[in-house]
Amino acid sequence: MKNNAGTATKTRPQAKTITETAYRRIREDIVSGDLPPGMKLKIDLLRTRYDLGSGPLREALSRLSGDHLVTMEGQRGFLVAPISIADALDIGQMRKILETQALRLSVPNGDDQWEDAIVTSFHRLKRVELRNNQGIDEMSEWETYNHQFHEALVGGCQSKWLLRMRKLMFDQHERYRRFSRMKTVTSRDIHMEHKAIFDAAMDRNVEKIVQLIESHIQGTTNAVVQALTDQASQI
Amino acid sequence: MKNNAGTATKTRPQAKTITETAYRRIREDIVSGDLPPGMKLKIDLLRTRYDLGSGPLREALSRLSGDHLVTMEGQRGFLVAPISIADALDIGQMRKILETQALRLSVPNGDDQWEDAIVTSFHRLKRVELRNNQGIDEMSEWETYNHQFHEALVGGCQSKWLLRMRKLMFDQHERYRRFSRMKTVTSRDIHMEHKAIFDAAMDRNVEKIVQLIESHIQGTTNAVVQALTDQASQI
DNA sequence: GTCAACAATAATATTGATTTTTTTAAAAGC
DNA sequence: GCTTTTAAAAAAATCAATATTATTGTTGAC
Repeated sequence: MKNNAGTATKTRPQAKTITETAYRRIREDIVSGDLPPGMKLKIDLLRTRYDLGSGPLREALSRLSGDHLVTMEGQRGFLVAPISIADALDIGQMRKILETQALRLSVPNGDDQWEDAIVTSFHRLKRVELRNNQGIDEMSEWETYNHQFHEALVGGCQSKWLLRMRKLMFDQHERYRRFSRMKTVTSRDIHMEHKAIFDAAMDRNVEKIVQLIESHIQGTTNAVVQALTDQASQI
Repeated sequence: MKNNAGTATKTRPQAKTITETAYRRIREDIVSGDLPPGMKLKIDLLRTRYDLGSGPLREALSRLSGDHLVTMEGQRGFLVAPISIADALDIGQMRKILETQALRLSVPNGDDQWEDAIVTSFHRLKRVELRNNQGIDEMSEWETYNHQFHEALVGGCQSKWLLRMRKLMFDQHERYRRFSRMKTVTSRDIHMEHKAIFDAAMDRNVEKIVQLIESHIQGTTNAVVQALTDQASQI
């Protein structure tokens, strides 16, 4: 009630600069695996692919290098950041540390709005997870809601920096998850894990939720590493 | 022995692109406080200041936004990232978590080369800290060696991501330290703290070094917050 | 036959001018 | 007097052409 009583706050929804859309489109294509790890990102190629000028393109790539989704070497252009098993393990480990820490700060601090966001996002996630058709569209829909659910859980954390780093690791982990084309979304019962996490959140049981999230993340990491190992031996 | 037997590895020392130098120069000017927090970074202004084209400039600023040293808003340009007491506390807290974690992984894992790097960097730092003239040049020299010393301590840590994030926080903390023009480099006996940390590292005493680093970082944070508070009340 | 030098090609990086958008200032309406 | 419109100025964003650098392929020497 404190602010915006009646009048909508004037937040520009998203800056509609070409650079911004370039950033978002390329980012999505890297995380989804459409631009595979290690791929050379030739400017001309991207120009035709996205129908953009080189200026906005280079700016977008520069920003993506800050997210460590793109690597750059002077005078030799850009590359989709390579992946490795070691990196996957590192990311999994860091995500565990950051996400549990964020939860420790978030859960005891969550207000009604925090609870509402969790309930809503869990409901949407549940809907997707319980209808079992795993098409390619479903997968990216699942990613959206999975993301929102995990984000909602840490929403009570006050530390901006912790949330930023947690998100960085989450996005990195997502790329690995999608790259290794995990069918495990059903085989391992992810929904049961999410349900348990949800219940622990509603109970404000910090130790419980931390323990659940740790094994949840570890499970994902294990599946990713397994998939990468299989893939490597197939060639 | 698999590759480069005998021949020196051909690492290009630093890409000499204009974008790269722009990035480095602007970064240094932000961290040193020469470009103050909140300042609008008009492209034309920067063009004349650094004698650069707008392309490389925008690319450099895009990269800096990834370091959170610059903020950008679509169609409204770039800004030196603002500072606040809350942010300083947040950064201090996160730096403590990340740096101690990195030390826990580094210290037990350090080899001879790790020890050597610590000895060397500590020696250089000591030299600067024991000659008491605190000119502006000395200050930036101190920052260099202080940086190298702390970097050497965590050099045994295998986690790339942890080191990356630690460095991010370290650099952010450095900007606050320099912004609040701490005279404390001598008043608080920083050198004694560094000496104790050095000794604990040589002893491979993990718990000791973690405890020392925590209070070391907390001391810096306190001084920064104090300086910011004073500054605010002066106006 | 192998290596080194050299040209040809391709790609990156950079510039400077143009377009679009925002901000500022002034004038008109209520 | 205050808000809303309109016009002018400033700034950001973008484009298209140029310069620079790296890569590739070929020739010639040993």
